[in-house]
Amino acid sequence: MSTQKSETDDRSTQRDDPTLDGEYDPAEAEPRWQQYWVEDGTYAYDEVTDPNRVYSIDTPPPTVSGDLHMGHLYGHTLQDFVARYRRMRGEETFFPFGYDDNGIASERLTESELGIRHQEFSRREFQERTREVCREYEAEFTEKMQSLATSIDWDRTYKTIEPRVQRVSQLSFVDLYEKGREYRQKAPAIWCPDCETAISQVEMEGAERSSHENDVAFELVEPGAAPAADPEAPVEPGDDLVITTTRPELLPACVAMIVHPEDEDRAHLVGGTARVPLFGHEVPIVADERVDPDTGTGMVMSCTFGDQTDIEWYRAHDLDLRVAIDESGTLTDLAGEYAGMTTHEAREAIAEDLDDAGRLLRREPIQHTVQVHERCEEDIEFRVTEQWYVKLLDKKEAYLEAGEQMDWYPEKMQTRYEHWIEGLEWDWCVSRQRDSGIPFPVWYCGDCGETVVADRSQLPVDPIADEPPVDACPACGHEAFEAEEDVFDTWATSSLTPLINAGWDHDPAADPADPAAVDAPPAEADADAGGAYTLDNPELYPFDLRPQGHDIISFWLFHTVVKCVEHTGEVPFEAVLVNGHVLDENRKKMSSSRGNVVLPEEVMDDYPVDAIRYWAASSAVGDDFPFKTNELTQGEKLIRKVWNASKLVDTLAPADPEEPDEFAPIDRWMLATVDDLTERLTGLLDDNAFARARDELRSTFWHTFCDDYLEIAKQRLRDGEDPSAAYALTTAHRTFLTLFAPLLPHVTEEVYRARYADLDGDGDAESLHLTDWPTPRGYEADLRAGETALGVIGALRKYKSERQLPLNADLSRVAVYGDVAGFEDAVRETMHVRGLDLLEEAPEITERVAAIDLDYSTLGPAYGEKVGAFDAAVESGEYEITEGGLEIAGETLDPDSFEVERERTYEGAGEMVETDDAVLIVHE
RNA sequence: GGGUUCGUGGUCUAGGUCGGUUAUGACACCUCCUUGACAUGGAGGAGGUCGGCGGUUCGAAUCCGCCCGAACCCA
Repeated sequence: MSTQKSETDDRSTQRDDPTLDGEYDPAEAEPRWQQYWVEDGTYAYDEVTDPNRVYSIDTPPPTVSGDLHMGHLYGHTLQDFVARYRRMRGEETFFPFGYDDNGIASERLTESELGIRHQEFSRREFQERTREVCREYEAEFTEKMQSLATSIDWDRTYKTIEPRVQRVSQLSFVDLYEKGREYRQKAPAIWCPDCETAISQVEMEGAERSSHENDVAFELVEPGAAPAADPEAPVEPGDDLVITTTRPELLPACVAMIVHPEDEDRAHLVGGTARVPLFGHEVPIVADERVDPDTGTGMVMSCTFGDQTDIEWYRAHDLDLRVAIDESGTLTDLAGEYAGMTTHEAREAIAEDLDDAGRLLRREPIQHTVQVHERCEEDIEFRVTEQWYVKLLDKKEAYLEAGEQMDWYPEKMQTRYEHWIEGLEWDWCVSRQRDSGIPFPVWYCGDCGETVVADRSQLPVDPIADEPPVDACPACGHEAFEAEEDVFDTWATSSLTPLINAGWDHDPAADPADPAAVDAPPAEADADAGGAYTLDNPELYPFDLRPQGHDIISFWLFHTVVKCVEHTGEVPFEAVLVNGHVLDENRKKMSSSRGNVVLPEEVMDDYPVDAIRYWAASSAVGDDFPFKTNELTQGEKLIRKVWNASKLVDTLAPADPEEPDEFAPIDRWMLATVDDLTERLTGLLDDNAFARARDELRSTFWHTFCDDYLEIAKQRLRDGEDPSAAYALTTAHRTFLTLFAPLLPHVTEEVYRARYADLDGDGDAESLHLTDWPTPRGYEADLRAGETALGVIGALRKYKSERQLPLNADLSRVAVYGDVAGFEDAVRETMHVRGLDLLEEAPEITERVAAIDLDYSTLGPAYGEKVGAFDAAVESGEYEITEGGLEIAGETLDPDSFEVERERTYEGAGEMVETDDAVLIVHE
């Protein structure tokens, strides 16, 4: 399996002067070119002003402390196909890179690397440390990325923790706040008791848990006003009302019992009250259709808060708030003797006591799905806390419309985005109760609580360390302030990457009416409304492409769209490229618990990067696809084929031949075929159809160029001077090399440098990747005669093969009946035919009609169900072929609507061989 | 439970939005060929009726419905 030798550390052996001698050694050549491209600045973005000349890419920055995995390798390779293709199309390509080191992951990494705790430092000091620790990891990550040959401009990088990015994050907050899109509210929030912070909807996930289902009997205090329908129904004070719950520890937080409005058996209870067992408080019985009458007993308790529906009930029925669980998941004083227990302890204790009290009617173990925090797997709670939110729910339509405006590759992925928005139930909670992170630039008046936001010129700011922009509260004049201690959600920053990349900022001197200003009108309430938001590189925005995995459409992409639309009024991306997940060879998801994870490093040790890129292009964009060593092997073979064919071309023809006045037909045919391929490939790459582009290119190169044309040209050029063949061979070869460049950047560069880069000999060689993508040169050829001739050659190969003759065995004489005009030499030379005759008339063969092929696409619409009768008549032979057409089943069919298939027999000397378009008589 | 996507020879896959004669290619398999780029090459062969059922139609892998199975997302 492994074929690559490791010589990468011996850089002294590298060749300054690429040649086409010997064998191609990717282990030596690939690192050499990677180093060259970076040092040379081959992928540098040169600022231009015209947005139409720019191709800008915004990628989601990976977590720096994480390992490079196959998903990175795959995703970045796809992006790189686009980047390299666009660059060669003449678009100034902006392909930056970001490191996401502003998150819990890098916080924990820093703590463990340095043996410190972030609480021991100020936020700024701790972030300094984080930057130091991450620097090493970034260097390592950069090196790995460079060894993948992604054509990133390494001078255009950012880190989400750097002060510039912190400023952008805080500016974003200020802008949204001023626009009324960001608000602070005391409300039920999704809470992680382990991390002791609010989290957003996207950070929850379901997890399988073992638990118990408990039937708990409440005690009726008094029924409602209506009479009971069922004589058996509970009506007397003290009768049992039974609910089913998996969370008895929420009993102290119970604020109501709910029945379905159409539950006739319990309608009489609505308006009454019940007593909560063990805790003794009375709660109202209300009707609400959000109860499933078919689940459990059909009656439920509502607590503040057990789940999302509890929150809805709390609001809809104006229920009490009973907070029985605190921020760490511990029961509060409200829980009486259970206070101080964890939720899990209380769950067991309360169930036991219910049982002792005779109020537990049933208890059965079950498996069910609960919502947990994705990072720590802790069961989440809903707590009423004061949090900052970004408004989403009131603008779902606008965000759906933004999705419409982007081109989705593949199109089907847009539905994921749409369904996500349609299902949104929460605004985006962006505050986190953590110590490190980017702080909210906010203070509150110590007296009246008025919110004071930092001046934009102050940013980045840390309210704990820095002073507010005013001396006294603008509302009440009080002079003491309290700093907001919360920090931003990670996504609040990582959703700003297009703005970070384009250099978004606020310029107090800028004129909002200036076309260079970003379309973001300041709120009218803004007192110091002078200035405007600006972009350092407005030509980049909106970005042409946003690549990412399908798993992050719903939050990362969505949040980025939201933020950018709000800040600039424009959808940030022209197109979205969604890549699937890499699965193992058995199409199973890779996971460490399954032990089927393939590491990029191992693959890169075993295979050339060009082969890995060939594999990465093997699947339709958006589909999950398996890791396949056989694709990698095929990639290696293709690299070798490109090299060997190039070597041969180099021995046959000069690198810059003169264009002849006249072409031999086979040469013009080759050039026309290359034109044709160029056009198709350009269309496929415009559509990001990498797999189809790869297959078309490979197959045309390998079979048409190498197997067919090169074999012919080889004979002719070895026989003597042939300007036509020399020119066509070199031109076709160079075009193939260029078309292969985005797919196989290393081997093509190596060949290009050896043969084409410095034709004028002034030593001023340029990278293949900076040359122009080919365009059709306008060669016209009789493609049909060419096909016929290749068919004839193929038939002769088969003839030899079937007779176990060597392919270079001489054939004394071949007669051809068929249009191979102009290609006689090609046939003769390639197949070693000593005498070739073109027949004016068909050879002496006897023909009989073997079958009639009907053209259903014309007959169907014209004759409808009569077609069945035609089929039957053809089958039984009841038809007649006449001058006017085909007499069949009482109709005369037009000659265009059928074809006669004839069987030929030849009884003369030699052997008859048939192709689609020709008949040959072969004499050995 | 809801949604999305998918189900084509032994394995992987193209085609499917525009239904039309013998369903594309690769890998593996079999036979043959050392020709001076490459045997990590070349020529040829066998192997599928397109998950199942039903419908629309002269005609369906392709459209519609139901069912079965798989993956993912959301509950």
